[in-house]
Amino acid sequence: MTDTALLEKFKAALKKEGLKYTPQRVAVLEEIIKDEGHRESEEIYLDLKNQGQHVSRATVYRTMDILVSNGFARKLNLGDGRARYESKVNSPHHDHLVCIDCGLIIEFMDQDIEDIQEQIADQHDFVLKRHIHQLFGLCKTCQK
Amino acid sequence: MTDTALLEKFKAALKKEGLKYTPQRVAVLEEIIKDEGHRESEEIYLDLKNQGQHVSRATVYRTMDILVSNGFARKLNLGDGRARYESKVNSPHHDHLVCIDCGLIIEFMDQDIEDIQEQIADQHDFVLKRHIHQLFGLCKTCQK
DNA sequence: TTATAAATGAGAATGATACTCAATTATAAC
DNA sequence: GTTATAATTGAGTATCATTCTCATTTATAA
Repeated sequence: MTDTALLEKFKAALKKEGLKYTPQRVAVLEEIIKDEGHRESEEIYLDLKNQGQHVSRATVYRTMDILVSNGFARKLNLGDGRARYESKVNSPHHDHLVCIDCGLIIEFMDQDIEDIQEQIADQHDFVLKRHIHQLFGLCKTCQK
Repeated sequence: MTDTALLEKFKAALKKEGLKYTPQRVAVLEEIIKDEGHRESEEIYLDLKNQGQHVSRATVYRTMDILVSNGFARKLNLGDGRARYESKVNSPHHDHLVCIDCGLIIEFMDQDIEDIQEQIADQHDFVLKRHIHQLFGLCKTCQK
């Protein structure tokens, strides 16, 4: 998706919810999509600040909620009490393999697992909305 | 496992770590294993209190950590900011299917998924230590 | 029994996130 | 472009789960 197309899509998503298209929201969106990482709110806030973009912490938190509920970003909970965010724009679905020692995050995706998940939900008369699948272990370096 | 065997095992686990075998710790262990649920610390604290067992909140938190790290309990993070605990005693491994509307929790286990997880870890030179796998959706009742 | 290191409880501290509210701003109708 | 207005912002405060502190109590081993 081109940048302009993305911003149009964002504008439309905001409008649909009666939300305004503000420079702060655009700044947060652009910050999220330009980075491959899995950052927490504070990091996103600081990265924006270091670029001279003044978006308050409160607005970063509020905007992340909007981005997540509209499919522009994904919220990760790695169990350490701080949420991480990653772009969902131009990024295929995946889950995460996390090193419990150094924090290295590797993305993986397995269609068999995806299919089995649907089957399990079906078997229990659930309609699946989302899932969390994280593998925790020691990466090659940290095993030594 | 019988109750006496369990308590002996607990005693041994504590001793191995230089920890004391106290009535409070035993009370928390017994409370966890007698319940099939997925409770948060506060609930465990209150359930003990309602039985006339006086174990402080701080001790419940501290003991849950011990139970988890010694394999007597499992800590769940359902994404709502409060940790849940379930017994691992006399309970085979499973993951969770959670209704995002009513909170219903169904346990599931799929050996294929377990195997694929190991393969994925292998492929990335990880040694797998644990995993989180939660499916979120709407249960039959909440779809209507 | 005694010495001692560990545990306990009560309350304070912490830290991520959510809330409050006065000032500002995007939006839509004119 | 003005204007009216409801939404947004930022700064600080509040919240809430969890962890920490420390004086007192207790399990343990000699």
